Amino acid sequence: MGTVAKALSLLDHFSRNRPEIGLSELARLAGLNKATAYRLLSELQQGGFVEQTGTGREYRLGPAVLRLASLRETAVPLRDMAAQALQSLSDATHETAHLSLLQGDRLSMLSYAYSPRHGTRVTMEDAQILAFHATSSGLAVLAFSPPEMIGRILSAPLEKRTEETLTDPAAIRAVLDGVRRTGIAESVGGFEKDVHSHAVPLFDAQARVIGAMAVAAPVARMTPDLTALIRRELWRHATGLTRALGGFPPDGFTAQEAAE
Amino acid sequence: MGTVAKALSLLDHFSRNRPEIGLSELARLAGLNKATAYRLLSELQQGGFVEQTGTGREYRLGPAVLRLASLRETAVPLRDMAAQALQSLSDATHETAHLSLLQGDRLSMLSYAYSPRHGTRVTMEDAQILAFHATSSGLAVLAFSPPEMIGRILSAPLEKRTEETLTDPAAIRAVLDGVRRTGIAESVGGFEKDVHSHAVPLFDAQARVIGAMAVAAPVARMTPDLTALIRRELWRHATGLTRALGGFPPDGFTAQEAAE
DNA sequence: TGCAATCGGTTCATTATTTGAACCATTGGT
DNA sequence: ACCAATGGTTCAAATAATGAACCGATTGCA
Repeated sequence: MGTVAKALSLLDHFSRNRPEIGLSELARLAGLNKATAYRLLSELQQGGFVEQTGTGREYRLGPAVLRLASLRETAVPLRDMAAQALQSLSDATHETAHLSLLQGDRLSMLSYAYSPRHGTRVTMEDAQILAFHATSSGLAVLAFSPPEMIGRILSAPLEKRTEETLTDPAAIRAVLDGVRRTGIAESVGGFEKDVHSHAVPLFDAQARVIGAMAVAAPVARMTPDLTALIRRELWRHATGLTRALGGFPPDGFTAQEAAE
Repeated sequence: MGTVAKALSLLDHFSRNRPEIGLSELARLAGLNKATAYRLLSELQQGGFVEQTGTGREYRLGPAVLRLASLRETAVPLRDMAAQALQSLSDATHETAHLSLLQGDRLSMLSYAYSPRHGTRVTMEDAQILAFHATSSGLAVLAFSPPEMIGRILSAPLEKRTEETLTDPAAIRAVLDGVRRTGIAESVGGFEKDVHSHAVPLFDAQARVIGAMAVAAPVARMTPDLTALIRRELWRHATGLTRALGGFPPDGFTAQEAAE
């Protein structure tokens, strides 16, 4: 791993639950020597990517990321388009819609939209990391990822989130085959016990998978009719967004569309 | 300069006007060897900080910055608070209000709010870089920056944006003295010919300057009454935001408040 | 009060990584 | 057909990263 990758990996340890981390702790989390972590953090701090909190001396993400995000947003207005598409999708299904993006070997939630229709709903956390084997989004993405990546993901330890979580690589590969055939991934209680979710992958201009759009509903509310509605609307919105972003589905991804 | 700093400096060359840059060009801009730039970009790409465009092979900012910005935002809700404060300030003055943040030795515009009152208004660009010597925000920040930094900034070449732009370091230092006394910086036509702007610095918990809040109006609209209104409201909003962020003005920054 | 364990930060000889000139294979213009 | 760009790759030489040990300052505990 190069020095730059190490520095960037430091940033990965900040999360919603852990927005501020001390030097020693961060070094431990990243598996780096304290001196190394310190030097890297100093450089990141110089660039404004991290800053130290007023009271403690802990580190947190800095203002530079805001500037870059703003520029990214103007170059690729994905966030805006995603927000629109999610709103429309959640209106159509009356359930929670969300969108996640593949970043390296991790899948992180970019944006979501709730429906006001029901009192109970599936809630999401900003920038949440989604497990590949335990979520419909993860399965949707994984199904269309390169074989090497599938191998990497499935050979790592797979957390058993609930009793329903699939953790056997062979079983998961079988599920992925199904996802490739239908273009839609499904997960019932694999991540949270009471959540039933569907997901459809999103693609870039090279037909590489870049993330997934998903609808998550309480298991109790799922009926054949709702399932059909979700699958139809999710498919429509996800393929529409892929197109709107200048992306293309890979060959053979039209199965579901033909089945309509 | 460390390797990490070099890698991060590559990201600085992306801008609103230049959202996508090829390898050779980027290497040239950053003053790096092409092979070096390539290796650094590869690492950045691995981390999702840059990505290559579909058609060409040019590089642009990647999706990872969105995730980090989202986390930063939840750790420090500056953006939200700034947006509110700017809206209120622009409502009160009926002119364009904007806020910029100091990042290293650069001042970049974070957010702005227009007033619907007038047909003509000063317009802003997202993530625009503000010159220290030619904008009121820049002067406000510089006046309260450490002496070394003032020296660094003023010893670099100072672009003469308009006929009104001050480019003589000694003259600028005199202006800064005035800003320190009043707490408010003013620029008439220094950046754009027809723009009259006021700015007040913002401070963090250590009383270090972190940026500035400003109001910009067309020169033609400026009257003594409007100037007084802007100064009053700008002061109120800026000191309020500093406080709301847990910051403190440095000693002696209360001059203007007392003068009210 | 004093001990022990942490913390953030620093040092410097050792080591491993980065570096850059030169080199491809392509592409687009003349 | 040529030339001048481009993105990408190689490898010996040079440079920058590394980590154990150390510091002073806090902190928690007895």
